[in-house]
Amino acid sequence: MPESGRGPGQGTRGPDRRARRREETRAQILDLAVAIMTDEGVAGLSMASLARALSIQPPSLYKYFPSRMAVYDELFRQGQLANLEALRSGMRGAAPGMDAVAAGMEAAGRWAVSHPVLAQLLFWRPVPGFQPTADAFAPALEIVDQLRRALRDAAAAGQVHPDAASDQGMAVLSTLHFGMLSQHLANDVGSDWDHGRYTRLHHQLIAMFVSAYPPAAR
Amino acid sequence: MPESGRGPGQGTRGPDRRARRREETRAQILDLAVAIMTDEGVAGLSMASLARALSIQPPSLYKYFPSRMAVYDELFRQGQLANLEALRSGMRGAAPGMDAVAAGMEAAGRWAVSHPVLAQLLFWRPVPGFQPTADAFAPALEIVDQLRRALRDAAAAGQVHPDAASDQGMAVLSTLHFGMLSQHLANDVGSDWDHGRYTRLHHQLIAMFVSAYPPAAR
DNA sequence: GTCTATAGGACGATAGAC
DNA sequence: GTCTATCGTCCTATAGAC
Repeated sequence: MPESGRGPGQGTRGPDRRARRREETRAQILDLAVAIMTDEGVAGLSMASLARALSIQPPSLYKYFPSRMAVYDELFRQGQLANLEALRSGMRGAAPGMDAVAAGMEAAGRWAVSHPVLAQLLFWRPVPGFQPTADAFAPALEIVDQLRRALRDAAAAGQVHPDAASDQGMAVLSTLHFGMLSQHLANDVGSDWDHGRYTRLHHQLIAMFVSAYPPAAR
Repeated sequence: MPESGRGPGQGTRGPDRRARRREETRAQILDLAVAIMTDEGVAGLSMASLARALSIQPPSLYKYFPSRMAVYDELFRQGQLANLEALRSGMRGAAPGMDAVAAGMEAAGRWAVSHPVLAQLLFWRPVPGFQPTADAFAPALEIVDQLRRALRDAAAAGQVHPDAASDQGMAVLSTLHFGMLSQHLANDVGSDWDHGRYTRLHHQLIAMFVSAYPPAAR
């Protein structure tokens, strides 16, 4: 039997496989965490319940996440990334300007509505003691940037007033967007995007925003 | 020493005093509960921490509230009542119609911003396993009723379109209101009403609502 | 990377004496 | 209505064998 690849020249596949397997297990843990949070509430996740769901003993979990808060942080980070990716994907499929803003926000909203537990973790503060790390929070800042750039495009195209891309305009837009999502999450979870009492207001809310920042007369 | 009022004719003051003292203690418990929730998070309240704050033993608490959820329910009920009272008070000080709507919502918003912990309990779902009883939830329905009636007045006075008082109009209005409050609670707690990035949008949001439901031409 | 064992608590709630 | 005592349960996290 030849040396099986240990030592300095242990090769590239062994560690890769191990790392891949580890990532798969981490992903499985996070999936089960979401399932538990769905049943027990966002703040109701415990390492013990997570271990039961995985049919392993609690100490084994700590090989994958150093603490309960680290699980929340990774959920937060991946949730923000997925939300950002939804926004980008929606924007790519639309013409630059207000169309991109509306399409991006609709795509992000659809993502949030279909991931209500993660949305609560991202948009509210339901877990005592949890604060996302700067790294996990970064995609949220990128979302604001993306929207602001699209609003500048819209202003340049004469679709809205330049003030739409101001801090105040961004605050108005996020109020409309997260207001709709908050009302949905608190009062209308279960309805899907196209039938929700609040989510179906999406187009009207965008129109209200445009009316609030009409393009300057030329 | 005369008989101190026991027996069949024990009088009316004795029990009253006892009942009053009991209510004072309950109120003190609820005050401390809010303080703990401010420090530990809304979902971080425990009977043990409450007993420590009161310098009594945990079992004594159960003479005043039968369970931890009963504490949350009473906080929810009194919070809803206070919020309703703020709305009514604001509306009373304004002319009927949209002025009353705007003044009532501003007063309710000011109450929420100055009671952020209770506001989270009322507007979000942060406590695993807690659902308010119908009794505790009743004032929330009354708030909707009050606003809808004021919007009907506004429509009758030709200030807005009658659709403003429709289910959809109410959904839009609540989206604006709770969107502003949610954004404030999640991102800008600490700022007061007049200086908050979101709360200062109040008048603009009301104006956007009116623009969205302009009165029918006569 | 899995386990057993366990430290070391905190918690909700109840029983029963006073 | 206060206490002591306690039940039974849950928890996070670590130590150390394999």
